[in-house]
Amino acid sequence: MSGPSDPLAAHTQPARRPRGRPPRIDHERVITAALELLDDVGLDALTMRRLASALDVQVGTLYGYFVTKRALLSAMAESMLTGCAEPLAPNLEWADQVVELSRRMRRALLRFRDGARVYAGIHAAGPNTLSFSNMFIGVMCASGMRVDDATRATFTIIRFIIGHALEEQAVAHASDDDLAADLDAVRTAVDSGDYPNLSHIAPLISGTDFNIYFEFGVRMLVRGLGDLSSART
Amino acid sequence: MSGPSDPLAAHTQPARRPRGRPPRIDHERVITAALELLDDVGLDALTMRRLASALDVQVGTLYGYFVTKRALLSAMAESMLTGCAEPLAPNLEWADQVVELSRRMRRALLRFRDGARVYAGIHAAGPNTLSFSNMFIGVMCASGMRVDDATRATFTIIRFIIGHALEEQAVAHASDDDLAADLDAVRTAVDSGDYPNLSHIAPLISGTDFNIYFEFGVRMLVRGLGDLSSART
DNA sequence: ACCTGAACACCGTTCAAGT
DNA sequence: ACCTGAACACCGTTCAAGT
Repeated sequence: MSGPSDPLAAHTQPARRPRGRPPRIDHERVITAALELLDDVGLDALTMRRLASALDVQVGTLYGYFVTKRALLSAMAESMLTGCAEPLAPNLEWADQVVELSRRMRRALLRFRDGARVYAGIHAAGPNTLSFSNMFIGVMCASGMRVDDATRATFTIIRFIIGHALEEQAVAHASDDDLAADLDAVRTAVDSGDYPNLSHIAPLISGTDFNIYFEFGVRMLVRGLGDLSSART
Repeated sequence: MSGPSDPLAAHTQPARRPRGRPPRIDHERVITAALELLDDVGLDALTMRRLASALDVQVGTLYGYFVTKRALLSAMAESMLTGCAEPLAPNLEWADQVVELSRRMRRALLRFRDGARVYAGIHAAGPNTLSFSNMFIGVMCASGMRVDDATRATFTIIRFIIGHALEEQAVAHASDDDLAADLDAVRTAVDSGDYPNLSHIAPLISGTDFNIYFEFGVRMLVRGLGDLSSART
């Protein structure tokens, strides 16, 4: 649509004269294919070779787009948070805004298999992560918190979300044997009488109600925010 | 000290007649060496081959003690929580008991390089993890909480601790180049004016005060517990 | 300018054979 | 009973050479 003299296009794609062979893949396509492959086979089986063959390219080619596998994973992590900083519904109280943002991030991490592991392993600092954090902190500031408290509170919640999603996905993709072994270990431990307080731990191992656990945790965290904000709800 | 007819020794080591060659290594020695190696080189460089050579053994030998590398990592994770369930000082209020237990787990995860990553990657269900969880839940129950609420609250806190330690160790062992690049990305982002609420985020990237962040988070979580316990402090 | 093909220095895991 | 030595099927990364 935009001709070669379009100043905006020239700005976003500086000095891009298509001399030589046009590229068969680009940054975006690699990331998309990598996330698709991740969802199919999991992080442990996500290899550069498999990704290359999914893109119909030789392995070495990928290193023209990402200097290292880590860099690719970092880009994948950033991409996962796409859309998390969309505007919130206008009529929400601040506590509900915090809950909504938390749910968004959890959903984003759960969207792809091992998403939480990918995100946790990387120090993402791209626009998606930054604008999400910025929005989260902003919601808290609007409730009357100081910026530094809002920052700490935000990262407390984000770390809980990551920790929770990590556990959730570990259970989701554990082999049936591993799961049965774990359940058995816990059951015999409880039956031994040495751990009287673990009676309610079984659903945690079998992963039946992670949604409830997550909502409980977020609500607990929001409650802990109370004293810091002047606008109590 | 205990002779061959000692009934207790016979119970802990059933049918152990030292015929054939005595073993040069055992479960415990492998775990200790693996944790030492982990601390030296980090999780990515912790290979079965390197571990074998640290123990002066061939690689294949290790598979006589741990069926898979995962099993070894699981045993390492369990071992890391040794001592976390020691009795608490008798004069602590319940909220301080929660804080003390949280600090213990954090310290345990931080003791070895990439400890949090090892622990997070595994679904540990050994005696250390179980008795620690049991104790944590027990402390909350003593404050008047119901067991199911205490269980959910405990795992909310534990998942925060893991998420926090994960981040902390990622920063601790990041290369100077990566750290500088991250800091630069955040700084230019803040300077652009698009992220007005990220002004207090720099110490989080450079990792100057993780202790303060951790204490903030735990206190926030304890505050969130308030309504669930009948014994407010 | 972009991609191929081949190589380098590794991995986890298995297993016959030795002692 | 325990360990060795060698192999199998992979890895991430690099780089000359082709088009």
